[in-house]
Amino acid sequence: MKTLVTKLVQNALASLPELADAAAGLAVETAIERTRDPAHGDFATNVAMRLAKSVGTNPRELAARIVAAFPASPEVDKLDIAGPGFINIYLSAAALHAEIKAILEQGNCYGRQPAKDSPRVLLEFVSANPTGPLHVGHGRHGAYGATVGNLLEAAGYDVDREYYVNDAGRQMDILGLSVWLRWLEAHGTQFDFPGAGYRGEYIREIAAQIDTRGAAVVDRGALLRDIPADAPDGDKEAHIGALIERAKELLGAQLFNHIRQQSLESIRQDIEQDLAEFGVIFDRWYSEQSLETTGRIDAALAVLRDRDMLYEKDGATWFRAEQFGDEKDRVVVRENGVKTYFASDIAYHFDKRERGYDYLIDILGSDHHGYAPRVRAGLAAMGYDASSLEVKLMQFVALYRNGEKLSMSTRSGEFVTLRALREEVGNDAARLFYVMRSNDQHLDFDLELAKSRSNDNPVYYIQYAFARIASVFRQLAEKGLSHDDSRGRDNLDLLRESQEKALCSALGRYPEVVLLAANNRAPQHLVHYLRELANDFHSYYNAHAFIVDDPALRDARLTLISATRVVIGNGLGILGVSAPEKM
RNA sequence: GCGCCCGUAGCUCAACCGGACAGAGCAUCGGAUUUCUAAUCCGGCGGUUGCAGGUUCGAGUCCUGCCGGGCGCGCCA
Repeated sequence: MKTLVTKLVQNALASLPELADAAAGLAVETAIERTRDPAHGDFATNVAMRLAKSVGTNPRELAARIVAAFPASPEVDKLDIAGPGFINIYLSAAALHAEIKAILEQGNCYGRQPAKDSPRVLLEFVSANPTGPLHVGHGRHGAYGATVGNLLEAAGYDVDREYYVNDAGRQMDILGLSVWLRWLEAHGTQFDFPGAGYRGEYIREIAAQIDTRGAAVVDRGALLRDIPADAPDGDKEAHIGALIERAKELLGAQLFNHIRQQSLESIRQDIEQDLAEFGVIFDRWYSEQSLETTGRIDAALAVLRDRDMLYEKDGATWFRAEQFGDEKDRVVVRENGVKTYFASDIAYHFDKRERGYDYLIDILGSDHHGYAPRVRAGLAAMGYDASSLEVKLMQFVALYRNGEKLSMSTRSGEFVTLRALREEVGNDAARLFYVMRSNDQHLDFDLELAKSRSNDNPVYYIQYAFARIASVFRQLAEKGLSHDDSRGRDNLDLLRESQEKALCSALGRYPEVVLLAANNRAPQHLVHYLRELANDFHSYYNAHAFIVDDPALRDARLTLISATRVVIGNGLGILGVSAPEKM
């Protein structure tokens, strides 16, 4: 619809030679928008106001000239000049009806743009450390990322979804240690579990399941001899560091490694299954360990070195990040020879580009905001355009139970899992609830509220509209009638009620909303739209009967709600929410 | 101290590169169905868009400064 109007306005402008210069720099599609108020027609354009200054006339006068130049079109009923110089465009019934037909012809494809060859997009999201089950914060990342992925695909982009598995570093040693310690406990060794260890119940479950052949049960004395005290008497990091060394010593590096790898793989698989049940599917699970084992980190560092982007200072290797807009230079290889996490990140993003993705989107927690300039600097230093990395920051989900904010520490084990949340409120409600707010808005999630008021969740309002339409068609069949869609399409002119016009107009907005939501990575636009569309439908439902005696009117109305069903179904599909035939 | 994000109705939030009287839901008050699901609909109440300036024909939106909240500023991951 908008495309059509844009074209008409462009033609009008093109036929006015005196505007050629001024209009050259104007992207017409940005000057056209849906009106908020139906009294202002269907579309409005502010081109006259934008061009008036450079042309040297007042906006209303210019608007009059543009209106006079407007090409005659069966799609437009009338044009008005309003306010300071808006041109209001009223679409004809024929134009609205053509859209209804398009919806029914295109079905599942309605609202989808033709596939683009480029850019190839890589969308990375969740990427939670495999040290425990996902919690409700990760759920927000999953729902948002999956929905943005769907939106980008609908907008025609070729997009892959990737999960970066942080399976390297000290946290993995702590995980391996935690599992081993629980295994020892299960075999009768008594000691206080380290405060810095992973304390969740799932650690015990992993300990009971994994292959520990070759591991000997050690007693308390052998375990704790010469180990510095844990907090509060000592330093918890020193304590757990010494325990890791003790574990490697007693088990041998190979067996410790075996326990660690099994533990992380068990957790990673659990995460994958959890997300899959939530409708969040990844094309690839990319291991941080693999970056090192395949030499990609060294390769990336070599590229930087060749470009003179590295230097040595205080025994460490530094990357000249400041040259590329970062606050300061960053260490990539520590004094002790160990590469930093940042080195992996540079290599990982370098690898994304090398694999042929020309546009990268990372969805990260808002606490990672300092990370974007750093990685961009890395890309730029390696010769890639820094703007090819887009970072969307997700604000936190704060959990409340009985009005009290809950701790979300993974190590303490005091967190509510995504799985528990899904079981309480259902996948559909959770998916929709998570994306209703803008990503840069905090989300307060009150568990009691979500549970007790789950029927008030807007998801049911939208689903109910879909189910009601299905129900109408069931009723129709029970009455021994059927819907003659072709007769319905021929009689769309009979739809003259205000609710019918409102619904027609709302349906035609869908493709624009999908594009808007995709371009802004803002699924909430689609949620709000679907709620409004459902409202238009419910109002219609209450005001008029569909199954009326007059066959022509009946079929026309059924054709209209049929199109409504298609659009709601497509929209819910993008959101990953089910569209039930019955509720 | 420096940086990023946020501040809109009693509550939770919308508002499409700046556009027309700032919109929904919840709450509250009042109505609607002998008819296709009342998980619905219609209406009322509710606002100095944190504060003060500036740019503009026009500012919730852009700029500056304050106030308030969140997060980040490691040779951690």
